Amino acid sequence: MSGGPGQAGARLIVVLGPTSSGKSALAIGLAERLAGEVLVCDSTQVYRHFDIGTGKVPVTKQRGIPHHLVDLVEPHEVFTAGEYRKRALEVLREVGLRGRTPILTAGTGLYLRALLEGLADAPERSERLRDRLRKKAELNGPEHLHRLLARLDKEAANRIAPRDTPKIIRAIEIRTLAGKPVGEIHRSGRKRLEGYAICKLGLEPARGALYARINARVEAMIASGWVEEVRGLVAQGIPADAKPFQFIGYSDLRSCLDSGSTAQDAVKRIQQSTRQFAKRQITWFRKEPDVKWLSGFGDDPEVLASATALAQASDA
RNA sequence: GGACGGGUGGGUGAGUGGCUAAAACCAGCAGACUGUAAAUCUGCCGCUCCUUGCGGGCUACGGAGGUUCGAAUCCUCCCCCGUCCA
Repeated sequence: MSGGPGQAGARLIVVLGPTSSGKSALAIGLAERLAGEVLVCDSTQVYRHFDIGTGKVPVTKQRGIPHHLVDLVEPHEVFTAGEYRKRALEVLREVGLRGRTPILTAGTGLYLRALLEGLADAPERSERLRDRLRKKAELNGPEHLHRLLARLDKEAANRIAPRDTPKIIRAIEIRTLAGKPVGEIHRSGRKRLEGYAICKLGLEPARGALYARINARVEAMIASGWVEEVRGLVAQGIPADAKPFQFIGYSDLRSCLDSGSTAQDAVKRIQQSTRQFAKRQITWFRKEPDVKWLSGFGDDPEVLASATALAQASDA
């Protein structure tokens, strides 16, 4: 089939899986075989200057395949799932106009869902309101906000754990700004992505093998200059509370530099956080519908072969 | 050789007679998550049986004995670790 951009029939390939499962390699391989371009779906790679620790594919390894949705904002900016969706839709259209196949590499489940299933028609975040709520929480304890939510929106309060402050704040925010409870807004539907035949390929290496890869990859990142990168970011004056400094490894390495200890001290911790993160990704993706699971790493030629076959079969 | 301090579940570490399968934290496993998501939060976490219950049995606080209705908690001896004195 050869539908034009945006029309039913255009093909979209999604490669999803936990960190270090080889999504990038698989996506590039597929792109070479299927005249594709890569769309990154990763909440950390949208930040400029944070390259090594976020696992960006260096241009020299992209093999001429265009990579989109990377380096979109500066470290001090706040980026959201809604913003991602907006930008991704644009890129999706452009790639379609070029007659190329979009290949999405997804590590951030929420962003993937925001793009594919859409977001409800809820108000965007309001920093002022959130600042006020956070101050209240600091003053009266985290459960205070939950009690407040219970008064405003019983249903949401029942659903959200009393100490899950970020989600409580969002619920209060929506209730306040929209004047309606979250549940109601969610039930009113979301704008899902239309016009694409979507082929989802999931990478699912054995847990032990994945963890071993993660450990090795963290070492490799350090070897390729991660510490120097962090030193440079600090020198640029990027504050420690900037969003991307919350990403795995960056704060560890930063405090390493501050305390003068070696990076090796931080490596174990970084590996551990990364493993825990991978586990959460796995949990999220497990319930993703219609995924064709591949039990291996994306850089395995056999996995690439079966992925290619699956992608082509979905085209028929 | 002598004087103290200490040996607790995968790790750190509370607990000094019953409320203790043993706090808390970490790790691990499972899960939730519609706008900061590499975030945030929840559950489980000795083994085992079933009629899956604030259920039963077994094992467990270095080792062996002992005191007691009852011991991780008290006593005796032994082993190991740390610090200090010779």
